Amino acid sequence: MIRVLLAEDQAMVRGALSALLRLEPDMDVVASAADGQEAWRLIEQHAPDVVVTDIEMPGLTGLELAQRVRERGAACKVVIVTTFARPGYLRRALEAGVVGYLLKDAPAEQLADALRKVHRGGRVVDPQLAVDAWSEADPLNDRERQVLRLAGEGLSAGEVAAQLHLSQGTVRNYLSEAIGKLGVGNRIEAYRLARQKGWL
Amino acid sequence: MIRVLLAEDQAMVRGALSALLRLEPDMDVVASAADGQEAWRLIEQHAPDVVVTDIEMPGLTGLELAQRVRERGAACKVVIVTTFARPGYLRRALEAGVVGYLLKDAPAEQLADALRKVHRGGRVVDPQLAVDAWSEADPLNDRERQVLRLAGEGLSAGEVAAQLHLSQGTVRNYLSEAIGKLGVGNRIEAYRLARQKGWL
DNA sequence: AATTGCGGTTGACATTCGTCACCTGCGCGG
DNA sequence: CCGCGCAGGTGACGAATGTCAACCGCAATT
Repeated sequence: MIRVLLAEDQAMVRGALSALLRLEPDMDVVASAADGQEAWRLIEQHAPDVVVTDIEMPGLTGLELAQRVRERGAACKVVIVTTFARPGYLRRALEAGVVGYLLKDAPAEQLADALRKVHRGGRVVDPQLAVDAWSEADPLNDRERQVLRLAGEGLSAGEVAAQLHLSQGTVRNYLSEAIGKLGVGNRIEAYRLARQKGWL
Repeated sequence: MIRVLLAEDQAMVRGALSALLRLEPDMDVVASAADGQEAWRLIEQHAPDVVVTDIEMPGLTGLELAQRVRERGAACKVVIVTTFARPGYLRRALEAGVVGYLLKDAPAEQLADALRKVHRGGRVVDPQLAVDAWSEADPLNDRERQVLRLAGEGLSAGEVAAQLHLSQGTVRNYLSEAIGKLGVGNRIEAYRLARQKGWL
């Protein structure tokens, strides 16, 4: 019997996935969570064999959850199930010790199979994605990422500077750096590109 | 027995929802489609009682599908199930004759209940959303919408002007108008807000 | 014929952005 | 101790952006 914990922020999808897994005779969904924090509490409480988690969730993301599972040495495998075919996400996921990465575009039958394979000690990564992942490294450093994130929300250089306790000029320098590294023409394109690649 | 057709582009979610509905003794998922076109073919073929559809799908969107169902006089109810709590979407959905609008954030149990109510001739609209929908009309005119869309992609005023065969100054004026109407500080915020409201 | 309104244009202005060269302080290995 | 790299800051310059007021056909009124 494979004991599964589900983390997914959209209640309807969570319920549906739960129904899907309950159809499998060898699976047991022991609990499900609407965000990373709750998932972590439930992991400590139930010690499931496998955690199936989305990435983009309020509070603690799926990637951060995976990292925490590894750091705190919880004895469970983590499988990511997400909409986003972003190379950067896959890379960070693997670095966080994730053993499975599926897309919501994949057929539903594949989920149970993947969980079984993972439970036996295997790895499951969407093959299409695996190639892209190592093709292109994230050229941004931490500061550039932060600055770009905020600028992408529409904050001006001054506002970003205030939030990060930097000077206005420095923020513009980072932005300029990021724009250059990404080979685009302005902050908006830089934000869109970085986001699409999963570099956030 | 309620005969249901499912339209949803993400295969895993589609399969999971199907599993969820099959658990109900009075429901029968007669077919499922990955996009609007396919859904329409299957509707003609199976004549289901209820169509459950996402909005954002490749090719034909859920809203366009609903419209077609109404125009061609197919005898089935349409229920939208989507991620997007955008007032503009709800409004367009209702105008297209949709009888149900649920969010994927809503609990999974609610889906089957909603389908039963709709099948009995009722309407189901997420209450939270219903208020917003008529509260706030889209303040943008066509030009402002076009300009904002392009500017949001990262195009400069000049580039937008070239695409729309306008002058640079005019584009800046429209942008300025839009920014003013939306009560924000720059084009980036304006784009985000308009998009979030479903005004695109 | 004069009036109003509307879509588009122009030009001027203050701000903000994007770029670049150069400065500062600080830790770290030699 | 020196030199080096590195995170951050400064200042300046041109380009793009955001704001306004005024202007131009042109069509529909009156």
